Amino acid sequence: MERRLTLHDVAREAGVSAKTVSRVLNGDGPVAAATRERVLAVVERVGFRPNLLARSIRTGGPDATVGLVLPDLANPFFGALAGGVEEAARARGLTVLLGCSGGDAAREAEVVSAFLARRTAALLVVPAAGGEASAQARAAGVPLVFVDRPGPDADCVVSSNRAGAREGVAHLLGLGHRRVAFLGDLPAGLYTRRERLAGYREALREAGAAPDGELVADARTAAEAERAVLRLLALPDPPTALFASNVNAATGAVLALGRAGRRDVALLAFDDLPLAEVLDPPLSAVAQDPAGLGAAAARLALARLDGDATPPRTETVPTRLVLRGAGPAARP
Amino acid sequence: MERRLTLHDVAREAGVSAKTVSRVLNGDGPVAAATRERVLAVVERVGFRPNLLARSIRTGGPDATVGLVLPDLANPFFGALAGGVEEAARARGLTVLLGCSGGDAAREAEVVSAFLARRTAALLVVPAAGGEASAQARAAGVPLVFVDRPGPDADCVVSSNRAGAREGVAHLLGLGHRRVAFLGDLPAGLYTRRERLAGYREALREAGAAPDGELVADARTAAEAERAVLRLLALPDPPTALFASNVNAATGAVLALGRAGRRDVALLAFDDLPLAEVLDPPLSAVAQDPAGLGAAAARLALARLDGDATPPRTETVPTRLVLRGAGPAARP
DNA sequence: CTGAAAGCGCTAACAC
DNA sequence: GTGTTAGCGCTTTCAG
Repeated sequence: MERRLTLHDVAREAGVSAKTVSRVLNGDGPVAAATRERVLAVVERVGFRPNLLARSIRTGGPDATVGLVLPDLANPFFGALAGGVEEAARARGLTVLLGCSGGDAAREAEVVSAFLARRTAALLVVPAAGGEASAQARAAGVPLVFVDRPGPDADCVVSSNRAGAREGVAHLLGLGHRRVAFLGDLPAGLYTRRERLAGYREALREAGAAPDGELVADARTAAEAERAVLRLLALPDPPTALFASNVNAATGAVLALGRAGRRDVALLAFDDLPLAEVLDPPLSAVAQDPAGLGAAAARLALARLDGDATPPRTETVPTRLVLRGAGPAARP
Repeated sequence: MERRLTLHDVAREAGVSAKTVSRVLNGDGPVAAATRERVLAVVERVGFRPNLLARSIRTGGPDATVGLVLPDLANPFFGALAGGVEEAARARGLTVLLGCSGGDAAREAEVVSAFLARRTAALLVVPAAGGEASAQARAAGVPLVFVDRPGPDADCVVSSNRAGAREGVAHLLGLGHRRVAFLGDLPAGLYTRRERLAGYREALREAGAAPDGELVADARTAAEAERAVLRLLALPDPPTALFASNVNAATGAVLALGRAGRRDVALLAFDDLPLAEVLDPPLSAVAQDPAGLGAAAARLALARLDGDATPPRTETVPTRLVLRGAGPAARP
């Protein structure tokens, strides 16, 4: 494999100077039509591609990339989010740098550091607890947008966790349920748990239903959620409906209700599941829009690059209540 | 926001030359312990991070990135695959560039082109039909690994589609089923469809079961698969077991069997589903290892970077038969 | 052990 | 319209 071609190789071949080739390729300065044709012909023939890294160095500005830091790509939610970012970035000629933190603050710092060393134009981060992306980005003067969960001193794009939860729980209450249980979030999602719980409480309050601490349960895994549901159903005054505030909780709830044969208990989940409609009974859900979240974050970062210097703001991407099947109403 | 710090700023501050700072940072040349300490102190204090792009330019070699091109990040399979790539790459100090082709050859070419312009050290591509990543990469002298589906003239990492399908179908046959239907793949997955169908046929042959073209059905979407299953079940001599060779087929089959109330028909899917275990009956599957696929591809590319110049080879990442619930045996 | 000069591939700033 | 010079931030080369 021979040495990569440079601007000079093309220039020599076309009988012009390097700068002229540069002009043709970047379409800036004035170039005679004939010259332009000749240069383009050579470029085409030898398959020349200018070195983007060299260009970045010279122009001094940030590189045409955005860094995206996620906790975990195995989670379909973050995969879809990454897809939204990629599409929005590519539409603007930017390439996405991808990094995983594993939810660990130290790894997040490493990844952010590596991205900044590459002179990323912007950073999009789903923050790990205790992370310092904000400080790093500010020190480097790079726009930062937190995604899915807020962080300090920076723009932020989140789902309408509170309003979505309220709407979902209101739906259950509308079916006549007065004892609605809340199945809690992962600890990694402290923010989302808090917001969704707040939405749950708002719905209860608005419907005049009595809040009951006994009906709020915590679970980290689907197995824990399953046990939590069994405990809830064994209460003296058990819930007639469940609001599973995340995927694990929903999975555990489906298992528990299925194994207990309790088709009389209503279930509604926050965050949609791929197979929700094939479950029996089909699972209604407050669907998030992860790709929309990613796209909104990318757009916000691009606006900052375009000079938007207003104070940091938080954008909310709406959730959508997806009703499937009737769902059991409360027994009188 | 002030100008980014450079090597010279650090050098001036530490009272040494730029080259000495460079030596300290790269740990190559000999540096007096005292000097090194002083330099490191300044680097630490001012938070200096060397510009990786400038380094790449000067050293001339490829940049410390690998380009990953996927059809669609919304698909959890590719998300997990990306996670495997990222982890393996980061372990070697490489950053992942992410691009989506949407399964379109033209967009794939654009993305590959952009990556090559960034002097990516290697390319990992889930190829779109009709794509020319191979030609582009060869012209640029960049190692290329095809992932999930093979492509021309390059390394390749795929799942054990054929052996996995054979194992899955053999399991159904082992339950006594003799009429096992095959639900086909998306057109985008021509390769995987062919391989999985071949595995299905091998299993039938080995078990001495008669192959029957009527039992091989095609479906692009879950809805199509659902209709296909209803047609199959209406045959004069209907199947007693279904092998769904992909996620859409499996989804459609679950819906069809559920709505028809046919719990007597066995179902086994290729590619595991997140909620497979909460279905009723639980869904057994031939699970792929997307993260393993990505990691293997990254390792193969890294080996090429390390000088491995053997002819292109194909690696196979094993699938795993995940049995859930007993599954109905054939009726005598 | 350390520094000065040159140059990676490209473009900004000025010539002509 | 086009070419020349200089220099982005870094590392290589070669002197000290």
